[in-house]
Amino acid sequence: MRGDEMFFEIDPNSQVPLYLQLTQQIKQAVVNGQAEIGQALPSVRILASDLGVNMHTVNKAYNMLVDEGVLRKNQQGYSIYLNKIQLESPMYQLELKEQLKNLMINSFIHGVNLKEFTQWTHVIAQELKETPKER
Amino acid sequence: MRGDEMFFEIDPNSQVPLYLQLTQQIKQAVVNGQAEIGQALPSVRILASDLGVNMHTVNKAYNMLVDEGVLRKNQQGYSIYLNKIQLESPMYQLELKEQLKNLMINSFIHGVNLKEFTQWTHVIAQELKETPKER
Amino acid sequence: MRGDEMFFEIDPNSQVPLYLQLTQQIKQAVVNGQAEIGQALPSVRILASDLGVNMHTVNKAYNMLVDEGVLRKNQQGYSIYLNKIQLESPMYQLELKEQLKNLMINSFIHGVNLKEFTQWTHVIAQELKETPKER
Amino acid sequence: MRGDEMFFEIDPNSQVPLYLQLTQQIKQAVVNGQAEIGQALPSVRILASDLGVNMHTVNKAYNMLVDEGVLRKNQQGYSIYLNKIQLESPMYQLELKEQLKNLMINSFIHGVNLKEFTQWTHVIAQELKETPKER
DNA sequence: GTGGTCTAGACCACT
DNA sequence: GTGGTCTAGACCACG
Repeated sequence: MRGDEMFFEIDPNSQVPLYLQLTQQIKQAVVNGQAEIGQALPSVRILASDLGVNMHTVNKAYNMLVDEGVLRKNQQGYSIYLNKIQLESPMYQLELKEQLKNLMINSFIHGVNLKEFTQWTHVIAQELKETPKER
Repeated sequence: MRGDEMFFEIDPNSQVPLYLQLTQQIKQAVVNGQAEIGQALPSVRILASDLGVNMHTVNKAYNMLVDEGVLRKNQQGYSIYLNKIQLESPMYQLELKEQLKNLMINSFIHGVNLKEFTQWTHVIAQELKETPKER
Repeated sequence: MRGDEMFFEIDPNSQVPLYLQLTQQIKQAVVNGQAEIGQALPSVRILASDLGVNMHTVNKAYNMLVDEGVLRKNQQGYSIYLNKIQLESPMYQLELKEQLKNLMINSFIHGVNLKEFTQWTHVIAQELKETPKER
Repeated sequence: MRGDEMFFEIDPNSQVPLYLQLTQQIKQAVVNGQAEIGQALPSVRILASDLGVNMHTVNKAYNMLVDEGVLRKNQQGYSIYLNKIQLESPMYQLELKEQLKNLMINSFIHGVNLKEFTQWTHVIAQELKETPKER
């Protein structure tokens, strides 16, 4: 069974590289429960065809997620894995904090105060929790 | 008055483009009160020399900040401006929310829950408030 | 006599091709004395079924071992052979030395010194000697 | 200064993927002292041209070494780094031991005993120590 | 059918 | 000049 339940969208006009858009979509599907551990992902070529991008772009995204510990690869293809040892490495958390600091600086400069920023995080957390089963 | 009290550091070994490191440092100086409205920035030539980077790099950073509404350029050079109309444009805020969403997805995937994430924001907010006057 | 005392395990989630996992397991059984010269191997069909893999996979593994000089094929099926002339061909030894060199380079790069590496070889040699008769 | 002192050779007819041959050559240059920490590597395109391979092949090799902790990448290009925290991760050592076990099984099957195998390791270690300064 | 490797060539971002 | 991204298309290994 291939993961036909997962649908991803990418914007070819975005400044964000296509393969990064894809990794984010896959991670989001994991976070909001659309994708479960062990679930198979669409094959590289199929997904590339569906998204209208090149095979190598999907390949790069999948392999990045393997390196990060989100996916695993075997002889049959890629599937959701979530290797906690890899995922919860301190290196990542330092990187995330640095990114959060920069994001907060930008928010403050652009007139968003801490209270508003905190509200945003809670609204987004809520959105991410609501599993979109309407698909 | 030249802004001699502002000191910036860039890491040439970072993956982050030099001009972005510089814009972040300048914004951070504004946020934590090191830099005040009207204060002049070091000249492009001087700062480039101090940081050991190309003049084009500093120029690019300054001009980006002018476009963003943080700096203004006049006959004497660049100075802190903070044009609220530009800064608080809804476009920027949408962009910031999108970035926050992605950052939160990455945090959750990497084992950071909402509570921890919120704690991080408060710790960072505190750090940003403490004006480092010891310079 | 069918080799019912040989039990092999393969990991479908491994990066290593299934047929290579199988050839290694068979060679290991020979090295640690679990399998003796003349002993028959499970039929392709049976082993494929036991391991939950395709018949082609077992077939490929068996034929590779025939080419290498470990097995021989006759009317009844495959059995342990150990053709020294084939096995001790200089070609193989050159290949093995090349692999050892690369493995040592990787070990040294990853902080393992020669003394530790040599200790590893002795520990592994010991493990391989202890015939697991408890099966 | 680009690392013009480093010379690599790859065999397009080898079974080993070109990018892996290249990573091995670079690691070997580090192990035997030909390459030192901080030294810049040839640019992706220059090296690709020198070796007669595609840019992407060199790129893949370099990026693998960055992930492994051997190289570092900055705005100017790639250079030798040797991040011990990454390099000496236990995950790698387990992998190396597994590879060593398989290599030893193959050696024993092919008529090499433990004594000979240990001699090989010492001969190779000696070869790797002798810095080839004759270049 | 799956993914992996490699090539050739284009366009973009950064310094 | 440096690397990064993306495309199009070919050939191979594995199951």
